[in-house]
Amino acid sequence: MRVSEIFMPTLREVPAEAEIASHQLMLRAGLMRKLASGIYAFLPLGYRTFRKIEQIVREEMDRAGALELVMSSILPAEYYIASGRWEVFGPEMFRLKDRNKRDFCLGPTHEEIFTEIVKNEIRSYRALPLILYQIQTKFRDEIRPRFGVMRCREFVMKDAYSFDRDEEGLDVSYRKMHDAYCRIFDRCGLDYIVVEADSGSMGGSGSEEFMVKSDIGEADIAYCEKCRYAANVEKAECIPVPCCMDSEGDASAGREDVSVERVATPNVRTIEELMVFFNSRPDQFAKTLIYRADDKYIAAMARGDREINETKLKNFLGCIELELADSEAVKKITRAEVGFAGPIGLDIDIIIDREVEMMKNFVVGANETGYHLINVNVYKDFKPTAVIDLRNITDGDRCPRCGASVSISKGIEVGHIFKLGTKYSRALNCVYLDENGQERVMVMGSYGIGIARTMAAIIEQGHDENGIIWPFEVAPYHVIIVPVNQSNEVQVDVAENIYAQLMKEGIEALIDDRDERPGVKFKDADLIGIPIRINVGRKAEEGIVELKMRSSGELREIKVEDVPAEVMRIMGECMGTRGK
RNA sequence: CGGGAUGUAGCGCAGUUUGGCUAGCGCGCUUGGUUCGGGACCAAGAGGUCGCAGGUUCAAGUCCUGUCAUCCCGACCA
Repeated sequence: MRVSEIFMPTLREVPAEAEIASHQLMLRAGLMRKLASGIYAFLPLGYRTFRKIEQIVREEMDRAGALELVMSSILPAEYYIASGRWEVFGPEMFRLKDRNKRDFCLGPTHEEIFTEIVKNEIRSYRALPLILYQIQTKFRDEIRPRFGVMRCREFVMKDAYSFDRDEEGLDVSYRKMHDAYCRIFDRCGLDYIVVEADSGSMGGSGSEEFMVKSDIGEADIAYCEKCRYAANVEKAECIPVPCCMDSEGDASAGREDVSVERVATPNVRTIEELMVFFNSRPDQFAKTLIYRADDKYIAAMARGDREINETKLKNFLGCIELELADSEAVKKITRAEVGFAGPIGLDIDIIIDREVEMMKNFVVGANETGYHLINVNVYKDFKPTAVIDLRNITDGDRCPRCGASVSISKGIEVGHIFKLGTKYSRALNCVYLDENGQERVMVMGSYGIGIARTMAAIIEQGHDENGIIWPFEVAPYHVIIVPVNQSNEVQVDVAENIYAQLMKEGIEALIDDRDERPGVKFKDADLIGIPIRINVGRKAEEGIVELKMRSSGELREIKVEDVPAEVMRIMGECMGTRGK
């Protein structure tokens, strides 16, 4: 392709709306343009890479025995009503009506539809297992679209669904998808880790996320260097750390015979303020948060320096919606201003973290504005409804597997695999007859990859101050030929010649035949991240050109006639090791 | 949805505090010329309902009210 003829609107300056590298570069390199918040159009260069990622996904899914099909993106409401998700999705679902006022939505995910198709067409155990997938546009009216293509309202996802006779079958399908995902992200050149994820209220029996390590990631990952345990912070189990037992400076610590005292603490609401007021550590306080769980209110307690893990709380309660109660509700329940809630005297359920159970003589709110209680002890002074692991794991916590210290890092979730079990097959009555003529519910799994998000993740991990550094597998073109001086006939001839040779060999090549200054061409070539650049300059007359690698910056002179062979050698080297 | 910010030419911005006559600058774009190894130079151009709607005023990009959009920070997910 000739750069003079391609639609490649590169930008010299960074659009103000873009904050992170991948977003900025996707706009600057002319890969895409925004149409509305969270809605993007892909331009030719971007779409080439997009399709290459799709193709990698397709090849690996096919290799794993999954079958591609495509559902519609506009879907009738009835299936979602049947599964209960017409309600669950809430305002996140794009809804519309047809001329007869029938309800439809733009598909946010397709579990119901796949289940429905399989249910109607498959009756026998002989037809199982079955893995179906599609690469299709999804619609979610996200509360907050973010970071360009990282979190969109319209996005393309590869979603696969497995149907098995039983749990053992599901395990096999799940493993196949897991392995396929590893191959996909390997081929994309990503540095990723697979982490245990929350399977949540979905009632699934297992779930893992494929995370690309990146500071701009929205997910927190707990990782153990020693045993390689990795989990989403939402999921990671916490080992309780005893406290309040040792502190030399605190006379009351460890003693059971002290009794609760009410202390005036005017305007002391936060843990920070309490620390100042009592001149002590945050782990000598227990915080009490009031939550609204669907229709009821509950109290949740954790040590002062801990964070409540709402996923764990939600799973324990089995509720659909969970949010911090508003201040009105808090006032009503605690009979105090926000900031003075405590467990004693509350007549709602109190769920406490395991660490709170181990605390001695600690400080809580008094449920009275301007007062706290000291020397409080669990069981002696109040009775919790339940004691569970309720907090977020943090840096330095002990690994739940091996006891070593875990560290927390950020990740971009590019893929998620999920053992669904029978949640949807049961709701939609997706059953088959086994070899004994017994009707049984199919056991399902679902498996997603965000295509554009993967693309953005590749850029996050592969860029420098000059632009994108594409791995060969997903580069829009493999080679760009740059005649340094477009008015030098020899250079132009040599460049055109090389271009023709590469095209003949089937190599995806660009030739920058624009009448631009060399600096402009070099900058654009770097910006759009083409892996190999061939500079045709001064020595063209001697039959010598330069070959420059985008990734390493390595620059060397080679003979014109060696270019095709050399390019193919490098490509073979760079792509040959992938996909295993 | 809560908190913060911003809307002026394709992109990046100034001008708004203290209202004033034809709304500026850089990049990009067009034409001609000179250039040609890391975003050239000279000359001449094109391009703007100042987000939108009301209002105040002799006069509004500037003040007031409303509204919309976009971005950032928090609860959801590929």
